[in-house]
Amino acid sequence: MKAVELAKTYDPKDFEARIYQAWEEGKAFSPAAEGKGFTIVMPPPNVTGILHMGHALNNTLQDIIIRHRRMRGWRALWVPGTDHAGIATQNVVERQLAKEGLRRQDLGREAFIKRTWEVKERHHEIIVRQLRRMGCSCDWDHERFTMDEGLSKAVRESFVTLYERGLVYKGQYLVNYCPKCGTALADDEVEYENTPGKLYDVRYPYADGSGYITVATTRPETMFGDVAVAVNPADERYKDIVGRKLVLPLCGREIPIIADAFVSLEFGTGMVKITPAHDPNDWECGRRHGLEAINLLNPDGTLNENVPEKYRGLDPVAARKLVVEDLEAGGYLVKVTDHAHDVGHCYRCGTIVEPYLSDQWFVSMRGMADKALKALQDGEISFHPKRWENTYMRWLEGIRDWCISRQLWWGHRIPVWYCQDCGEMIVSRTDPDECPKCHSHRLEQDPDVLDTWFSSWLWPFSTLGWPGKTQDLADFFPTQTLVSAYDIIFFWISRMIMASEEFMGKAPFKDIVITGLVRDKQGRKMSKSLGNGIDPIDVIDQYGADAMRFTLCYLAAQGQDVQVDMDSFKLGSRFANKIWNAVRYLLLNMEGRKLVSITPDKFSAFDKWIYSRLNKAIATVDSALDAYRFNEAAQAVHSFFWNDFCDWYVEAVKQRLTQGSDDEKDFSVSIMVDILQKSMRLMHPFIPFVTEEIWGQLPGVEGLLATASYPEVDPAFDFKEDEELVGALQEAVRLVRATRSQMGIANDKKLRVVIRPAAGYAGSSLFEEEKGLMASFMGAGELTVDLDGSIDTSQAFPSSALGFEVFTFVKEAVDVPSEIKKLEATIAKNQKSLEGTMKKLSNEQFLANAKSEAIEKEKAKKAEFEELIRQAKEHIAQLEKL
RNA sequence: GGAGGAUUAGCUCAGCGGGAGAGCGCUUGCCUUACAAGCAAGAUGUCACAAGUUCAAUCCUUGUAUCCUCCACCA
Repeated sequence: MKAVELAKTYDPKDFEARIYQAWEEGKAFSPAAEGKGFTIVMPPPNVTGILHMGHALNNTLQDIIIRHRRMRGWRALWVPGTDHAGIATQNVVERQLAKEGLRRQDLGREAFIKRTWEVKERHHEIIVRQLRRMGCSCDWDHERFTMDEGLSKAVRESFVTLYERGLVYKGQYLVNYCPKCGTALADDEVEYENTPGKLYDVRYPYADGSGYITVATTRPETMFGDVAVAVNPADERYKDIVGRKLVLPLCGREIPIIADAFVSLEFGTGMVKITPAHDPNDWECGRRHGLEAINLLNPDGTLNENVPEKYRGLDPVAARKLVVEDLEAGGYLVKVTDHAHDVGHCYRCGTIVEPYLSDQWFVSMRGMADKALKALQDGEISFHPKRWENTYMRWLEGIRDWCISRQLWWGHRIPVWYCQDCGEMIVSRTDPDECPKCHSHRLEQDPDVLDTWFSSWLWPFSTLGWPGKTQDLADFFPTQTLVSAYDIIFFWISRMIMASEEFMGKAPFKDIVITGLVRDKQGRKMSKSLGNGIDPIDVIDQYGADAMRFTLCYLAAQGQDVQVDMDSFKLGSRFANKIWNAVRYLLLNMEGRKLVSITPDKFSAFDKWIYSRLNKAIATVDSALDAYRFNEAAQAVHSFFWNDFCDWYVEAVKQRLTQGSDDEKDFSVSIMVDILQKSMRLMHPFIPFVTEEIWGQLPGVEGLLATASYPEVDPAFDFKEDEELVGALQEAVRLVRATRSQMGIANDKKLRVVIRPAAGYAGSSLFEEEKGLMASFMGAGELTVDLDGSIDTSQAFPSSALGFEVFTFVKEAVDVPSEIKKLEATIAKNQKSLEGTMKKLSNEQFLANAKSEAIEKEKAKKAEFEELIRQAKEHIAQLEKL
């Protein structure tokens, strides 16, 4: 066999792009023709921007899951796609237009939408390129967009079906309204921010001129919409005035005083002006009392014809200033106090949200929420980590109807038409061209579009062809695992479950994996405005996709936020480099070798040891990944490959490779190849590029690693006893190395070492067998295993382990007093441990209550401490003789 | 106001009812022909504080403190 030269330095840029292309050309990510289906749908990124570190984390974890399953023989499908992100995308385009001095109305609906599609295409290109660079093994043949033809059909089907079931209705309602975006927002699209403001105490005179009362308000400009003043019925102060009439200052309208329990006794004056059209609480209160709601706002957020003329056309902030001036001038303003309170802002553009009375479409949620709750209670779905189940339940229990209409142009237009002649409303799966009632052709479609989440809540089945009865649905639905950050549990996850229960009769997935957020090293959320974000592409450019993926996975402890900076990714980078070089070493030794069959009867202790360790690593990875404990899996492969394989096994093999016979060399190389190719398979889900690149260079392998089988625990290669004994051997090596290091003995100075096992110690023969290897590890010129205690070690420096003692002949270098001091410290430490153990063992309660293993363990510890103390004492005596 | 999370080595974080861990950083010695992005040997901790449960608490319970999220919201 010839040597294969791997590039001397690991540089991911040399191969990552080429490898991804090979995967695509090899159809590596298409689901296998057979096997049990395993599906993940990717949370579709918005087409407004580029992917950030949170996406990198998310998609890395999904990719690890799907690659792991694919290699274990599942029929794995990962569905990618993007979301049209109604408000966000429309805002991007409107901002562009604003730079040109245009508004969307200047273009008209059709041209505006066309332009938005162009933006979508551009961002889409960037996003899919980024996903490819991260190594995401999604099936691009299954890629979907929330506004493509199939998904639009699904949206329409779901709307009309819900309408037919009486679950969609149109109603006048007080909604959150963003004047800038010009659209209603769902409750959870409003972000509250504590904002300094003022509380104004304002006098409202009695209609009969007999004085006045004082109300407190933060928004005096809404007083023109007041229809009452409310007090708490239990408020002794105001018992007698309920029912009396007041006159509104500045406009002269009469309003009554009513009693309602929602009014707080403590806050302000205990009197609240009721403005149903501009405050959610007042809206509820107004409904309870059958009061009119007077809308004061135009759709653009300015005041309308329901206010006195001088205030019309002003925005609320300007109007407030003027109203306050006028109140003061009229002697109505009692006092102004500073008052910080939470003000709602649009989650997309940050504008202050106004409660706004308008016609909107709603979905009744109660029934669906109950089904979604039941799905959790029945164990149909589960969250990882589990604590999110509470969050999910509490939200569903308190759910309110969902406002789904948005006054935007970019999105799924509501499938409702109005007959211009007879006023008939038509809700239809297909575009109607005639009124069913009056046969008029003058039909106009509802101008509004649907909330973005109204398409994404169908994502797990709409992407598989619903409402059609497709083979994909049969093969891949329901999906298994959903990976998402916690910030969209309400927006998206809960709604997907409700939609799926409603339309498919079952939950859309089984496991919901909630990841943490990626933060900077100060713990701040990465955001554009702070400029503290790290671009995944920068990380990939600098360290490679493998490095980024491995680092994120290593840090992703169940749902905890991860804090990273650019340097954090050195962890993964160094690991990839280590792998690269380990393989290079093997390939450099392939020259002239031939692969032979690997038979355990020819194994050395180290061979057995490394196979046992490999088995353990495989078992750990499988169980950790199945439980979504990503960091545990990453740590397992890291320590197996680096500490076990590179630090010990390869070092051990070097002996045979330089000194062994041809047969021994062939055998060693064959095992190395075997371990390496299994390691590549084991590690591939985590670091797919470098393992695939190496796979292509390893002898005796075929095809792509991405579609190779995952290694399995092999009981025939499990050697528990040898594994333990090699552990003791390593301990002996460490003792000598420590002695050498502590005493400042140069590495090239060969030492004489004697190992003296305790009588009957199980590792004695191993020490004898591996004398040469141990001597090399220790830098020993002469290593003797003293089985009968006959060797004179009185001139040697002693150290002890459980079961054996190691004597190093370093007389000339020993600093006797300080070594004795160390040994005394060792004795003191062990003495203390022994006391603790003795205390336990003499405690009758402990003996009576503790598990028998715990007692056995404690007894073993006692023996251990005693032995170590005995040895140390002996060693002090010995040192004193030196 | 409600809920959740965090508090472990200088930093970022694992872990766990019975002897405190990793990576990075730091110290010391090594260019040992795979890797100096490396090898070897080290140092560093009242596991936030207090009480309780337990034979046994860093781990479970309760409370306290500090920090961070989310939800709700009083004009």
